[in-house]
Amino acid sequence: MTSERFDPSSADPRWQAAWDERQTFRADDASPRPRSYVLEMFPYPSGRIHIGHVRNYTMGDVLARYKRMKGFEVLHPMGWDAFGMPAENAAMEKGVHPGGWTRDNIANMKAQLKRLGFALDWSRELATCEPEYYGHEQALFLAMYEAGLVYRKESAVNWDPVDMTVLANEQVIDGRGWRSGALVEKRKLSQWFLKITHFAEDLLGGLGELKNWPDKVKLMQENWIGKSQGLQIRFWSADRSTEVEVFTTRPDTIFGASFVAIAADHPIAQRLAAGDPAVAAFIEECRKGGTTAAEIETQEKLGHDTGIRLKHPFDDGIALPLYIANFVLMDYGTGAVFGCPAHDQRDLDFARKYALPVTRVVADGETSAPVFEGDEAYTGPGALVNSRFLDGMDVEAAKAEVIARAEQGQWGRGTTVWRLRDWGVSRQRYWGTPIPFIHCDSCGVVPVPRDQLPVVLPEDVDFKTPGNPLLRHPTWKHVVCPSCGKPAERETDTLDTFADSSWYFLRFASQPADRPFDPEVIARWLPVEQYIGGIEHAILHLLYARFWTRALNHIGLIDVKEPFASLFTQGMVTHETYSRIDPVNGAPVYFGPAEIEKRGDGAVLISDGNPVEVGRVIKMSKSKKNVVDPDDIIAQYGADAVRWFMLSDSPPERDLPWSEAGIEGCARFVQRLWRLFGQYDPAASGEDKALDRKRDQAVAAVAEDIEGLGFNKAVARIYELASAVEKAAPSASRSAAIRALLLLVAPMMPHLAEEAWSGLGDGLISDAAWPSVDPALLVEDEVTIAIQVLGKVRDTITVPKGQTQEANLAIAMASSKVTLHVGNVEPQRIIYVPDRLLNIIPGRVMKPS
RNA sequence: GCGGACGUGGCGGAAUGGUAGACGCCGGGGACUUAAAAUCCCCUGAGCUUUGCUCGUGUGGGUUCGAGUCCCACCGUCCGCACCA
Repeated sequence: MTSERFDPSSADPRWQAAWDERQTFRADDASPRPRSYVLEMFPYPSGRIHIGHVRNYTMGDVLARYKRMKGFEVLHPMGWDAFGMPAENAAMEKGVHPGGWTRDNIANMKAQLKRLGFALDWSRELATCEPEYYGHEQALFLAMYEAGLVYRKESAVNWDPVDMTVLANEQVIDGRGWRSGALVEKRKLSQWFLKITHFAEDLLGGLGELKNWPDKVKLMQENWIGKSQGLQIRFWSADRSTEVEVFTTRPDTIFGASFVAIAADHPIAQRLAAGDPAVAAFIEECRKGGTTAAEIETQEKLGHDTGIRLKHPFDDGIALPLYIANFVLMDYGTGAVFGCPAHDQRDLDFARKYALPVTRVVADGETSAPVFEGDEAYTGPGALVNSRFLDGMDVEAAKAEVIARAEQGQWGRGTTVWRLRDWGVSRQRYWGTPIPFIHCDSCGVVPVPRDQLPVVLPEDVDFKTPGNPLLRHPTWKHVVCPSCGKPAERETDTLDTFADSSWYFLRFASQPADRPFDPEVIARWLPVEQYIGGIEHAILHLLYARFWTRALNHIGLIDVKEPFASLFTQGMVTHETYSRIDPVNGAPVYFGPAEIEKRGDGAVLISDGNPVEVGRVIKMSKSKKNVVDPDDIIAQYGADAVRWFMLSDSPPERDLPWSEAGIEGCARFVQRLWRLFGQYDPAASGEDKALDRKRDQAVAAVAEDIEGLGFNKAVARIYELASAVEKAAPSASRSAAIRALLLLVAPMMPHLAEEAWSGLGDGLISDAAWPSVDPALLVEDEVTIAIQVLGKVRDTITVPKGQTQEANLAIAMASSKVTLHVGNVEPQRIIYVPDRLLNIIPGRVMKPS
């Protein structure tokens, strides 16, 4: 080793080229080795990778490289979630073609990822916007259609009349289109749906088996699926002219019912509105209610008495008023509820406002009086009261009893209601997977025959005129019906891009040209052993991917049901903000890290030397200017320092605050290791037992930390070993420790490791094996024992491991620090934790002072 | 409102109920140097009457020989959901 300093600008590209040339990280489908599929969520090709990608992919990379060293055949692929609106927006704003824009971005980002030295199998790279990918997606969509998992129905969309386009909810701001500013209309369109609800029970139940998923994510999915069991029950008016179907999860409280309420959109409310202007006015009022979180929270419960009276199912003598109420949702359950105010907060608020009776039917342990006092509903457990044949039963038994009687009387049935809706996948957009169907006046909706796939997006489109280019393309949509041969039209909707990301992990594992994947190869790689990505995908992406996997399993295309055995959600990269308040409009003006200089506690703007406010550490965002560009920092510090920073300090699931000082520390450590590796001397002799022990302990601990994704802990262990090696005198042990240290950092700092390895090892370190450990060395032969008196540490002693309690006590009692506190009293009790701690409890004899 | 996570030095954070603060950053002191950078060494939770003692893991209680860790109550921060019957 000749050079004094490690030079990333020359070493990084050299080793990246070497890995490329040798195809070091190419995964072999036929390998006899045990397999490991490590996957990070693939990026949207926005044009630049951001620091969050760097953190995400560095974690996956360390795991992938480590697994390789442990002898696994590792599949670690990368690709592009390449369809979506930003490409269309760019087309409209800059006049570029979405495809060209996307492919340029991919080229840029791929180069950026290469500069980080990730151990990726680029031979499996895919982009969802290419027919080689989405054509197979069309085939899978048709397979689902044949299996009855795809259907069409009318559904409302946000329609922007100026841009002539459908808007996603987040593109509607205060009721207006985000781009045009036009008032958004609700339009009913016939749209495609995937029957995710068919798997609701299974998707929910499957969560229980996902042992290596964060509880938080499982809980979010559980709430999203939203299973509730209860009773669907019919109420009639005395003359049977009105029938209301109600869903409740509390059938036990039926005798506490004091009203029935329906949603403003309920058919009965609509019918009444036609003949009653007061009802119509009230419904209009409900519609006006805000939709933001704050508005809903503060919204008052409003109701309109229809005048209709419904009979209580167990007592014709009880008449319940039928209200239209603003807090009842049409799209959940049946759009109608019965109100039991004593045991439901919303119902209680409503009942107090309209002076309806409030009857207690569940005793709260203090009282069972029929008249319910106060403004807080009781929702806890208890015995039923004031409920005739239910009296004395607990809540669960009463529920079952009411359901049984309802089913017997044929006016209700036990039922399960889900929050989960079927997945509307139609997007009235150009830049997405064309939905492979043809509309024929004679034959209806006809699937495109398999031999005509892929349905390829036309490239000759422009975005100068508003609306979906597929609709106005001169030739694309005109086809002949595959069934009758008459002129027909293509479906012009494209698939939600979540569909693209719902099976990409399968295509990575196996990508034959003539079909989506080879099930036999899928079976070898799947499930993904470790999936890593952002928490923002906790619900939609992960639920849709679980659904597609199940759907394909259901059809018989694959054996696997759960795609991701382990899931890890990493934290964000954050940074301080620097700002000043604009004296004119009072709004903060932000400055980037490059524009300021840190001085002591504060910071000043370089251009004028005056202080700026150092704000909270928050997620990096362009608007706050607290961003760092991966290319800049790689150029400045080298890929290994950047990677090391991504792994250091913060636990990977928590946010990582970026700091200049931190990355500089990492860059210094890279050089420190370089100098240390330069001291490797294969000819050195002599044994250093203590260093051997530290080495193997570090190897074992780092392995354990990496396997548990505790990268910050692994980093700390490596620092410790490096310090110990630096302090040690030359010996064969020291050389062995340097060699081991090099292997330990190889997954984290691969360029430095290759460069150093080329001076002392054979071949590439990327192909080297993880160092083995001597189990005997992991065990200490000396231990330091804490000596406590009454639970307080007074001294420590270092003794041979496994020494008896008596021997240790004798040594402890020889210490003046101990005897001072024990005094002249016989120990009343000794607590001994072998090799760790000795706690002396003195007798209760009071010492003369 | 409901649900969840978190709270430890100046900062990021370690810590199977058993020596709190590993490791890193910042800061201080020193060595080397004409000088600087780089590098190396030492110190670095607070307080005190400093051979040592006391306090200290958001607050207040509890269990225990012993609590950052377990239990109860509260405070704060962040995240998710949102009138889901």
